[in-house]
Amino acid sequence: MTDQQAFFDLLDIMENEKLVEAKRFFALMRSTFCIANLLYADVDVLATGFAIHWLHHTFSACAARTYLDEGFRRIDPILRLTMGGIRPVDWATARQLHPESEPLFCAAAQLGLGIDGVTLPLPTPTRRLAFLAIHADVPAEQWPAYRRTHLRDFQLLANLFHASVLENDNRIELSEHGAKMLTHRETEVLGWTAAGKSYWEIGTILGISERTVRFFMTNARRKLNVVSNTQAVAQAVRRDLIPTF
Amino acid sequence: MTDQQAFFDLLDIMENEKLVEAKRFFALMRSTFCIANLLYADVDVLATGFAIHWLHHTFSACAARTYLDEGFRRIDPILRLTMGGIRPVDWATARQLHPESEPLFCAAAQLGLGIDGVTLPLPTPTRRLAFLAIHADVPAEQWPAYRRTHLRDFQLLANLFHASVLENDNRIELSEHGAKMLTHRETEVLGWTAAGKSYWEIGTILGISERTVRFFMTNARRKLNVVSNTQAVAQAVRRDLIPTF
DNA sequence: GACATAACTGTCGGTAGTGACAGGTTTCTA
DNA sequence: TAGAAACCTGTCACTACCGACAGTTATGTC
Repeated sequence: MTDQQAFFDLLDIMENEKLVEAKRFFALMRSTFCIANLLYADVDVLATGFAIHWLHHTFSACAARTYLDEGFRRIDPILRLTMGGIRPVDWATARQLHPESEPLFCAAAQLGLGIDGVTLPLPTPTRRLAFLAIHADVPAEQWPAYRRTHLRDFQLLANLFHASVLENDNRIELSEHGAKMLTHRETEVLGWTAAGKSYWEIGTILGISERTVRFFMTNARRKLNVVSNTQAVAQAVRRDLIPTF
Repeated sequence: MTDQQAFFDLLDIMENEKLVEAKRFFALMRSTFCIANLLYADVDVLATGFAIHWLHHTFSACAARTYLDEGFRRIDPILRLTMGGIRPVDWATARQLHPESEPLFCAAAQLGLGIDGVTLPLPTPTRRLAFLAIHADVPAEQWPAYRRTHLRDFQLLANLFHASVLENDNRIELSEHGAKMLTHRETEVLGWTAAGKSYWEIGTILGISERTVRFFMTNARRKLNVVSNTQAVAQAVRRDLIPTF
C-alpha cells in the first residue's frame, strides 16, 4: 500500500522534527489523505471570550468571514461538543444532536463545503484546549469507511502536531511572575467582597468613597491577572491571601 | 487482514459503549495486539505527591511491589517524560536519556519484563494527567516496526478509553462530604464562575442557555446562603466544593 | 529634585449580574 | 400514580460591576 507508506513518512516527520509549521503540516496532511480543509485552534479557556492562542486554517477567506459575521460561533454545536469532552466529534452527529444549528450547516452547504468531517479535541493539562478540525474530501457514501480507517491516523498526527505547537510556544506564564503582593487596602477590599459586600457597602464600612473601593479592586484584579471580582476572590482564597472571617 | 478487523471491532466498542471497564479494555487490547502488560493511571498533578485518582494495571503483584519498594517512582524517567509533555514516550528513549535510571531497567529485566514499550500521556483540561503504559510482547528486533504500525491504534484507543473513564468519573466527586449540598450542574457552573467566565460563556461551554446558567447559580446562592456570585465562590472554595483549576 | 508607590476621587457608557414573574421535561421513588 | 428532584427556558426591571477617561495628596527612596 502506497497509502500506508505516505502515512509512515508523515509520521516520521512529525515524530522527529522539532518544529513543524502549520502550513507544512496541513499540506502534508492534504497530500497524504483525502482532506479538503483543516483548522487548528489553541484556545485558552481561562481567558474571557476564549482567547485564541494559535490559529491556522485552510478554509477560504469567504467561508471564514461568513462564520464570524453570522455569529455562528454561538450556535456551533461542534464547538460545544469539542469544548465539553475529549472524544472525536463527528460533524454529522453534532448536527443531529443540535437541530437548532441548521442555519450553520445550510450556510456551509451554500459555500460549497461538505458536511462530512471530524473535530479532534486536543487537551493540555494547563487548562488550554486545542482542536484540529478535519474536513474530508470524499463522497458522502464513502465517509464512514474513510473515517473508520483514518481516524487513528488523524488522532496520532494531530497529537504530534499539537505537541510540536506546545513545545515551540515560548509564551511566559504571567500567573507566577506577575503575582505582585497585594496592598493592605486591596486585601481589605477583597475580603469584604468575598463576604458579599457591594462597593457602596465597603466604602461605607471603610469610610472611603465607592469609587476608591473600585480602584482597589481594579488593582487587585490586575495583580492577580483575572477578569472579574469573582475570579479574583477565588484566586485569593485559594492562595490564602485574605483572612477568613 | 484479520488484524485490521480486530482493531475495527475494538474501535466500535470504544466509540459506542458508554462505559468500558478497565479489565475488559485491557483484555481486548491484549487479544487484539501483541501486548504483555498495560497500566493506566489518572493523576492529580496539583495534589501533594501526585495523588492517583484511578489506577489499573496488569503487571504482576511482584513487579508492582518491587517498583514501589525500591522507590523507582522517583527515578522513573518514563514518568518524568510523560508528565512533562504530551508526546508518546518510548521506554528505550527514556532509558537512553537518563542513564541514572539503569537500576530500574535492570530490575525490570530481572523480573522478566521486557524493555520495549511506550507510554501515552493523556491530558485533560482540568489539571489531571493520565497515561496508558503499553508493554509490548514482541521480540526486540520486531519492536520498531510493531510500534510504527500500531502507535496510531494505541493513541486513538487510549484516548477513547480515557474519555470513558472521565465521563464516568464525574459522578463520584464530593462523596466524602456526605451531604452533597450542591447538584452536579450547580458545582459545574460555580466552578466556571470561579474561573472568571460570564453566564453567556458558561452556557456556551456547557451547551445550555444563559438563562439556565443563571438558574443554577441562583440555586447555588440560595443553598450556600449568600447574596452574590462572588461570595458564593468564596464559600465554595473555602469549603472545597469546587475542584481547583 | 526626580521618581516610585500607596491611598484617594470623579464621570461616562456599556455589559453583566440579580430577583421575581411564569413556564417546561425527564427520571426516580413512595 | 402522585410527587419530588434535577434539569431546562423565557421575559422584565433594576442594580452592580467594569474599563477608560482624568485627576490629587502623602510618603518614601535614589
